[in-house]
Amino acid sequence: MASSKHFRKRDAILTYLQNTNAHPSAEMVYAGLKQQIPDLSLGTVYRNLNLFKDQGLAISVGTVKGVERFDGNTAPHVHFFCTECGAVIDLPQMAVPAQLVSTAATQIGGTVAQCQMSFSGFCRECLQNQNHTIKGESA
Amino acid sequence: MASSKHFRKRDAILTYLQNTNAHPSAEMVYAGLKQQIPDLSLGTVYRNLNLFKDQGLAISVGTVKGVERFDGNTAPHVHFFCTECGAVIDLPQMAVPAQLVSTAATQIGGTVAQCQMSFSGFCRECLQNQNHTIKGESA
DNA sequence: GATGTAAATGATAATCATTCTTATTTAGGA
DNA sequence: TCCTAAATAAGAATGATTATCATTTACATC
Repeated sequence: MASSKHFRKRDAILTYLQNTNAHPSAEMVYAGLKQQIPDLSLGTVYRNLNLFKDQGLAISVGTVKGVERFDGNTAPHVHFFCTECGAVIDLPQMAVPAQLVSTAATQIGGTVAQCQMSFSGFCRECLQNQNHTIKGESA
Repeated sequence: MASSKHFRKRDAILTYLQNTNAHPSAEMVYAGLKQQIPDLSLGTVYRNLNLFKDQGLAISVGTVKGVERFDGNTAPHVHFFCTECGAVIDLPQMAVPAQLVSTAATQIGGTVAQCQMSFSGFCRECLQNQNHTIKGESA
């Protein structure tokens, strides 16, 4: 029974990150795993998320309201940030124009390791909620 | 002599932000103005930078090593982040394809207020320093 | 010029995300 | 069983940012 992974929390964190599309923060990962791993420590989540970043198993998609958000999908793709609710949503079908990368490297005179493109605004849900609020208030 | 702006630190902060291309943090703005305004308070810098963001007079270009960086140039343009020294550099001649914005809005089903594109890697200076270090160490 | 008022500011405390420290636990081998 | 190195928990420490509050300033009105 006691196979070699019964205690490994690192694996659980990586698996969680790879099976969500929420682009979670450290706190969100911690909250999501706390039920099945009651003795999980928040420090362990931070430590391992940074480890995954260093190893190339995860990326940071930036900070939302001062909190860093992570992504287990390391393939280049575009994100949408909702400025209202803080959601981070994938735009998987949208490609970054490849030609721009070489242009950037030329302009900088250095090396370009990564290109990030993102959009921000109101997600569909927040847009609807906003409209409802306005209608309700004007009545 | 005592014209109406002798005391206005807000204006000084905005002017400083608009006349630098360093994409400074609050601390950097504070340090840069401290000489000519000795009684400037760091809290005032934070407060006014956030005010400028709300008013659309400035934008945040993201965080570098956990510190938020600001830009007084609100026109859409692309940034390069040096992962080595933390520099943020404009790529002014590079435009974001406008068509991508509408595509994003369609996919999200919400509204897109902003598009941000950025590159990261080694800037020219850090690339040179790295090469020098490697040569020196191998000697 | 004196006074009232609202905005702006300085100083500092409080907050919050993140990192660090240290003792403990675990895995796996000798 | 004993040993060692990696992983972890718990909590302290750090550092950026925000909130608080008393003071100062700008400006209108008297």
